[in-house]
Amino acid sequence: MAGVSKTTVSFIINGKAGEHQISAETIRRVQAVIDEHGYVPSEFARGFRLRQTRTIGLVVGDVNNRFLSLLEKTIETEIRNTGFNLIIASTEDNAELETEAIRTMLSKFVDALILVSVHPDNMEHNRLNTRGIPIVYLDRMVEGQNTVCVTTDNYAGAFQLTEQFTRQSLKRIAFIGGLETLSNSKDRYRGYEDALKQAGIDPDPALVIHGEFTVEGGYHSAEQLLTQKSGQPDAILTASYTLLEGLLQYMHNHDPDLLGRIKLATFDDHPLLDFMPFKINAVLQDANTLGKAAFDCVMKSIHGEGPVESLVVPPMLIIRDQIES
Amino acid sequence: MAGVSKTTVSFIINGKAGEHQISAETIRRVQAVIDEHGYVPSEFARGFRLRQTRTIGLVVGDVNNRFLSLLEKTIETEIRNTGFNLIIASTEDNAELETEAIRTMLSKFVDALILVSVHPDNMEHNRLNTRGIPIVYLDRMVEGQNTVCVTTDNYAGAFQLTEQFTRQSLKRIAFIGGLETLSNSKDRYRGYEDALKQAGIDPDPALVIHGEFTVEGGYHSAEQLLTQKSGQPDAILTASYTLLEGLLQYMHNHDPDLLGRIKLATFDDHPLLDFMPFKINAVLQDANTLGKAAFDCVMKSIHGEGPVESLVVPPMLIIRDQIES
DNA sequence: ATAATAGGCTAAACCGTTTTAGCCAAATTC
DNA sequence: GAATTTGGCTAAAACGGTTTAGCCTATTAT
Repeated sequence: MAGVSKTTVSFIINGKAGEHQISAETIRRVQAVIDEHGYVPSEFARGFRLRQTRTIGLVVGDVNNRFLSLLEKTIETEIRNTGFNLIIASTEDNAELETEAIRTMLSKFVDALILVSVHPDNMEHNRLNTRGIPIVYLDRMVEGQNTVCVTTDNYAGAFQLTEQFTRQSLKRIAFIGGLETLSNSKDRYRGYEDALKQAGIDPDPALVIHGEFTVEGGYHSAEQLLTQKSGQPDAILTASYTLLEGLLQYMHNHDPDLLGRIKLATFDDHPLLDFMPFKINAVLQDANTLGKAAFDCVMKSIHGEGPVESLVVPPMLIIRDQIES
Repeated sequence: MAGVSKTTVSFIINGKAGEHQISAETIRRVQAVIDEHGYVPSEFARGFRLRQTRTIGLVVGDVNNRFLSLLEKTIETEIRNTGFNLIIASTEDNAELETEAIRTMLSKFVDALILVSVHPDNMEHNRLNTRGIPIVYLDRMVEGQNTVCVTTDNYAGAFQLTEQFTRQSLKRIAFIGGLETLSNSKDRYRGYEDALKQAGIDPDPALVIHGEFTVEGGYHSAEQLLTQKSGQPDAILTASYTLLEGLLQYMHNHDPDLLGRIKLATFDDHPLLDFMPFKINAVLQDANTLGKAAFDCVMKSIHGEGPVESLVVPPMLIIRDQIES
């Protein structure tokens, strides 16, 4: 319509008119036609040709998990003023759904992936044809050469929470964790175990339950823990807020008296815990820092800037249950 | 590699081998090669050609909002076995961000949109070049010819909650709502107002505060409500869980005594409310039904099947604060 | 014996960009 | 005056699929 080739139009739109010597007059004429007809280039065709979509994919276990959705929001906010977009899939921490989700994202040509993965190493992910797009692991460490992981210091968090119990001279301290294969659950367990040992307590296998990292998982684990023969614990540490919610529900339904008697502590804080009649200590994971760091890693990788390094973010202890001293 | 044309491969992959008479032997051979080499067709090239991406876009205010994330999850679960995908953007209930988000989604060729919109009517959306793709409004009604909306019966929910207060002979019943332009906030206000009138109470404008549908909004509204001259309310109805959280935080920080004295009720339930020392009635919005309905509307629209109808889902009253009778 | 049909397959256009290589005329250099 | 450079532009391939129209052979109908 401006009497020029599409090559010329492409150059003008992409601001490459200078490099390709297009006359000012032609630029003006083409711009006029573009403005007049409200022409908008197809992002789609562009992405098709360029093999990049300015989209990054986030794969998480559960969008309803408060901590994960805080991460999601941070990443989305960060991403907004970069011209990139976020696409999200959830996997219910199921390996097959995860693979499926990643495959889908790859087929939609995301430029990078942020994964809260259920896999202990990146073999499964290497197997997928990732075309060399960057992957950043969030919340859970994933083994492999050159993997980039952004996580909370789960060991320290669990250690500190457990220490609060041992300082109160509690002995029978139980642990409800997520699946043992997940690095965050494993590290939290190690922190718990070491804090017990430090206090001279022998970890009692009967007081340790691993299950799904969900409300239902917490409910079932609570049932197992509280109905076993060897007697009830004095305190329980749950490895996530979801697990705590399940535990509370179980106690509420089956043995409300326990609610005041057994001390509780949990990973992940929740605002309503301030109002509970029993004081629950918590470890707050800094979703803001974690999300931003993961985002920065992704952007660095995409733009090939400098070394991209893993990061371990310190947790923040929220003490509601003061130790009398 | 199987010694056939890409046409044939395309037919086989899309299950059109039958229509185009491809021999069983050829199908087998092609499949073998596909399996062996792990070939996955590019969804992208496919979408480019077909001008449809099997992706539907969800635009919500805040992914951290528990109710909205329940909706999101339901929709994602529904969508999973349809071969479609979900892409999500959040808008902080900001009109410009909403427009921006929709524009982005359109440029990525979503096949349909589900919007939790801040606009009272669909004029702004019509203005965007939607290429005729279906739009379903969720959670909030949006005016316009032929708009499809899936919402809770907000009026009834608020009415019932308020009625619980009036039956306890409470007189000074306050309302903390979202922005007045939003249909859900408006309808909840109307329900509150009518329940008061039915009980012979004149709505007192000093007891009604509208603000942002967020925790911070609730905090500010609480401040306004509880520091005003005309005296404090006996009861407060918040129009969402986020507002309640803000209100609780404000009370906790500034006047913890109020926590026991003022009765509370809220839209949206939360599991932890079961454990609070003060009993809070709530209206549970059926995220499952709402999400499924929105999804069904979208699918019907995409496939052009039958009439697509708006839906109003009844709320469920959760009574924690029994009326002595 | 010829025409029509059916079975099995493919060539090539198309979607809307980007990009490489190169064309042509005018100006400059040798 | 010929050779080179420069300025201004474009043809055509490429991305990876889908789809239309049609080719060729073998069989069946007339």
